[in-house]
Amino acid sequence: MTTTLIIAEKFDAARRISYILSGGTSKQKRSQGLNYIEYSDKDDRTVMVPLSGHIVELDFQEEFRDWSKADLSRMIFSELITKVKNKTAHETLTRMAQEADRIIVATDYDREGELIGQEALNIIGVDADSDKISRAKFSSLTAPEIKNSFADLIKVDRDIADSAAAREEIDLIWGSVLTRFFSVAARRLGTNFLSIGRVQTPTLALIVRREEEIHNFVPEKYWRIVATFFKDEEFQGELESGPVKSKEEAEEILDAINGKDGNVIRFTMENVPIKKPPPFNTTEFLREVSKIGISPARAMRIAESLYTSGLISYPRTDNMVYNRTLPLKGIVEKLSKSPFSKEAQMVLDQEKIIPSRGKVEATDHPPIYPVSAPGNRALKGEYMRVYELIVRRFLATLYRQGLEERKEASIDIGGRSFITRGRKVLDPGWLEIYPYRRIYENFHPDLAEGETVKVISVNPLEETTKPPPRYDMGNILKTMEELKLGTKSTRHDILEKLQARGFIEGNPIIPTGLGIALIDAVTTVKSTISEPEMTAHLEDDMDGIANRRKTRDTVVNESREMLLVVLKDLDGNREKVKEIINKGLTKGEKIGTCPEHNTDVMLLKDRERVRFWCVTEGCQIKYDMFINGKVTSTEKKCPICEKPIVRIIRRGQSPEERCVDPKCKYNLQRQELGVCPSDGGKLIIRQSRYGKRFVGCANYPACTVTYPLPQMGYLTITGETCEFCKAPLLISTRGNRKWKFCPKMDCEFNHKGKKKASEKKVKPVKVEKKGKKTVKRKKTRKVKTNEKTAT
DNA sequence: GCAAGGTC
Repeated sequence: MTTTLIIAEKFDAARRISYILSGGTSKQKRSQGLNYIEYSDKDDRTVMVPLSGHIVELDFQEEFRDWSKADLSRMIFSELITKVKNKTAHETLTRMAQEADRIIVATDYDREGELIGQEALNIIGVDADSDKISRAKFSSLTAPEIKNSFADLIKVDRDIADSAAAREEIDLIWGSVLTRFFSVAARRLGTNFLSIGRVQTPTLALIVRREEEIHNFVPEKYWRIVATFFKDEEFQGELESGPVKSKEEAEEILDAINGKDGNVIRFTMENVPIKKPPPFNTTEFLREVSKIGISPARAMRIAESLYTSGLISYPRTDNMVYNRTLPLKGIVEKLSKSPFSKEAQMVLDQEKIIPSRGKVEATDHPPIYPVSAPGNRALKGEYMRVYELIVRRFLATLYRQGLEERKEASIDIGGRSFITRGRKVLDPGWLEIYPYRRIYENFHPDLAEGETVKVISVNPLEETTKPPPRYDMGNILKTMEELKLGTKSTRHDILEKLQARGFIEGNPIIPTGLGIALIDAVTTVKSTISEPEMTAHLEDDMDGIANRRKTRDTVVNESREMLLVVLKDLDGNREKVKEIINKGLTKGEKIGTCPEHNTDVMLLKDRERVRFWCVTEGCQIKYDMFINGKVTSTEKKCPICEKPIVRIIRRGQSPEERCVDPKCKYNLQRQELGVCPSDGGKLIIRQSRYGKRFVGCANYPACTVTYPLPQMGYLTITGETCEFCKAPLLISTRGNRKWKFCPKMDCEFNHKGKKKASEKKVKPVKVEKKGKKTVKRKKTRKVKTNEKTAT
């Protein structure tokens, strides 16, 4: 009896490999908290152990524990220690290895996979060159590929593992040393630490540089000359030679063509296919999911959970082409017994199913697709939305393409040519299944060359050139991918980190004052750490190690020497670094323009306190408040006082927009609950200076009517008036409890008709637009809204 | 309380 131990990188791979090799006889086993798979063939027993990625991680020695005391230059050259990260895997491996006559490393066939295999062998304590050890080389989990790889085993490759190990060491050393330098220099320790890394810092730099571009952008005026024509209906065209730079030029053109008819000099009409989207790989999936308001990091966690519960395929993949062996039709049939039966049936009703293909054809895993229907395990909230997106995308890639009609004409008015375009969807095709895309249509009549069309008007439209847009979660992921920053499995994590550390916020992404200051400080010193090139260089070195042109030690040591130079340079600039970061923190950020002085209005956030001020000295705009939430700029002006409008995002609530002036009436206009019984004014929800909510009359201070409100719970406007005191009746929802009440606490309504009223069904109107999440959550988390208003 | 890379 011989025993073979096979080591896989993840459970999914272990299951499939053992299924293929055993011809379906493999059994999943569980012993003392360890999961593994086993099968036997006559005298051969095979045990398959799934890891979950890396089992160990590197760290510094104990002596460098204290950030303020550690000597960074010594740290650079210190020996690193290996810590076990996954105890269960460690235990399983050691136990199983004892019985094994031979060991096959079957981790993913890439650098990290080779290192993960090497880590496992190190734990078992066998020499990689031993005859007991071999390596299966496969690049997809398909039967022929797996069978071949196990029939033709190779040796483990120490050099490839070394190349990944070098990356690991360099990332840790550079990241930790620079993280500590900046944190200590700026005296930001504990949870406020500043972090630096090979991937996160260049990513932050991209965002900061884009913000600078926007800030430095000088807008220029231009005029579009737009003609409105009439045939059957109105349609518009624009001067074909493009916009003009001055108003005079625009007027000259208008004068020249004033009162003249249009003459069609060209007309084309064609039917153009609306191409199907490609299957989802991780990046595409995350780009799309961020459009429905779910952050990439959250979407990945949801996808992970959908994957482990067997609803979708492996979510970390580069592939955008369905493998030929994938039973597409079978999957659609499964989906016909899901909430998407109608869409699935539409796909099945086609004569032939032809899947779309994306540009990337990798062999790691198939594109992301639904594996099964949720059945009774009803998915809720964001889980359902993510699953639905994946299902609809999958079905869309299998449905027919759409068709649209495009018309285009050149119409001459007095010697000037105007171009007109029309678009009409003839067949939405896959768009019927995939509602996340919208196609804008516009009317255009059929024309003929030489035809005369009536010109209703020609107008110059004043426009200004726009700065480049901010990155959003979708296109920053794409840019990172193009610059080879991070991997499909880490990019979303990096972005979440930048957010959690307070360097960026919002979507579109805005760097915070701290984020900008950090990049400023990092670039005071010549170093590649804020450039994507650091990664490119590292990649080259890794290739060098894998090809045995270099060794792991020389690469890591060279990198250490480079870091030492950077550190020395930084050390000489310690004061400057501190100053830049502290200045960045007190500088604030521009959130609008002062209507009186036309100068910048600034915002400074420090934990929950928020300060707004105009940079002109002596200006009345100077407000200090407590706002428990994120405050961001809207670029809007208050319609009442023209001061900047800011957006406040509180956890679990939809954003509130308010004027920076706490006394401004704009802040009192919304959330109308009903009519004030005293003077007939609007009753609204207001916040006291201590952040308590209450009902008050919008005519304050002329009218001082107020009612108290329960501080917790979700409020719904009923539109009804209390029969006893004429105050507006409200419904409070907290967890499963729901009751109607009169805000006048001692009102008879609350004592008499209470029971009946709470059971009555009332159509709710939302008062505070809270996200569904908050409403559904059973334990209402306490959301403080301490806002010091100047009332 | 550091990084980035696997994966749960």
